[in-house]
Amino acid sequence: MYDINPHRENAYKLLHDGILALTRVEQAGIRIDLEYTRNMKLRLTRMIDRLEKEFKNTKFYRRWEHTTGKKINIGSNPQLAHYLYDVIGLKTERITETGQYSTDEESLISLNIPELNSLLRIRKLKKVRDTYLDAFEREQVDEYIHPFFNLHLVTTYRSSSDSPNFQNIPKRDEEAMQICRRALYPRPGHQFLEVDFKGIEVGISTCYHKDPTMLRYLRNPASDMHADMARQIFVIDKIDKSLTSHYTLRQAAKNGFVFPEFYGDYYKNCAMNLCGWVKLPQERWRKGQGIELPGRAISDHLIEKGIESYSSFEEHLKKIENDFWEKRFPEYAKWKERWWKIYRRYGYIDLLTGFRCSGIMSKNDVTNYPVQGAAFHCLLWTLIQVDKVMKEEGLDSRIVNQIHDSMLIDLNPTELNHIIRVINGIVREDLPTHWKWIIVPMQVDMEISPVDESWAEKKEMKVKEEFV
DNA sequence: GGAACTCGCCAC
DNA sequence: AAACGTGGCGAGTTCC
Repeated sequence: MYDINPHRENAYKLLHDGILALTRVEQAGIRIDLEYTRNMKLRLTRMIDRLEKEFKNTKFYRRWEHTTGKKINIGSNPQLAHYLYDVIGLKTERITETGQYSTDEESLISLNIPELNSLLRIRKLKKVRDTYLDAFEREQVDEYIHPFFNLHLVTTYRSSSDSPNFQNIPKRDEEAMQICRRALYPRPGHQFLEVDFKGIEVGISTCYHKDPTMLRYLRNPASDMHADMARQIFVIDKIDKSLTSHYTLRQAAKNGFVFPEFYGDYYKNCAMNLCGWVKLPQERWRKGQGIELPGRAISDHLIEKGIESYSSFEEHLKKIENDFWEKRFPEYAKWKERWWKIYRRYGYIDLLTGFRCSGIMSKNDVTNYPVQGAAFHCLLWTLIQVDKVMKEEGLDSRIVNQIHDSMLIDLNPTELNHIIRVINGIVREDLPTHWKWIIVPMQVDMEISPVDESWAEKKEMKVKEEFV
């Protein structure tokens, strides 16, 4: 009786059309180079065997084996944790979900034991072999992989993918990226076209809270929110993105402060994060520490500005956080409070796309779910329209993957210009017409790889504005 | 011998 | 007062 939601019909239609379009994506599939995949698995196995043999010859391993008294499994984290933390009595700051000392990468590095680095190397190679290459080979049929895309599993009404999961193939780590994506190809004579929504989650959150400052940032291409925050956080007059160090400061502000704050993190975590980005220690700072700015190290710069230690940086960031929510984006902050109140009163929240989230949610959930969900729905709606054009016009190009705010097209090169125009028309005009609540510009970035080259290949070109 | 759990790690 | 969200999956381990 409380389930009165005027947008339910539209929400249903999106899932209905979405599942049909995604079925066509599954059916199309991605081509795999089977010979490469099998050879690379063998190579990785040889590398892993050699590294394990070397590891077993170290003093560290011998002591571990000796004190344990029985056979050790190198891949067992509980065994490793027992030896490191219970037997030798080492300590780490990092604690797992269940309260145990952690053996993750950060913990092991912080212990400063050289032998553990080869253990981390083994871990990484095994991950690539067992999670990705193995799954590709297992799931392929006639040298095509057909991953599933689900619309019924995720709390926020995003999608998920499995068998194999095509939404978490390595990208940031260059080596892992190369090994995994080198296995995946477009159809013969085709190339990959990658289409990504530009800052979609920030845009969608603004459709909810309508903060005037954020609206100005999004509507004015010359403005730069992350550069402004970098200036404030690092006490710098001007950010010159062409300088490597300034570019790093901007990235740090974006990924170490702005986004975490949007998602509900707070200044203490951000301070730690930011120090990682600029390589400053969590103690009193000395001259010549951290990344190099033009002319001097960042510690010299910050000390001159009166921020002389990690703890005073934390205090500095506390003030910036207050300013961020009280002065810079007050309407955004008020929206967060409003929605928390609504959830406590009614027990649910409705997305702009008509979906309803109910059940137990934290304060952060209440403001993150609607953004995450509706942002994905922009991609899904776009995918449906693009797929429809491809089908109705009998195009040879096919959508073959989808990752929350992006889609991958297996492109017939002769259809490039047409498809770029179609996509831009749908994203910039049709989408905001379809959903009147979209009050910010909608845009996509496009990247294209060379014909007959794998997904690992460097992008041959960014599709330029004037090309539209 | 399989289900269910923990941990770590990949993506957005 | 609390302290960033969503998934999938492999290996090791424990439970029944």
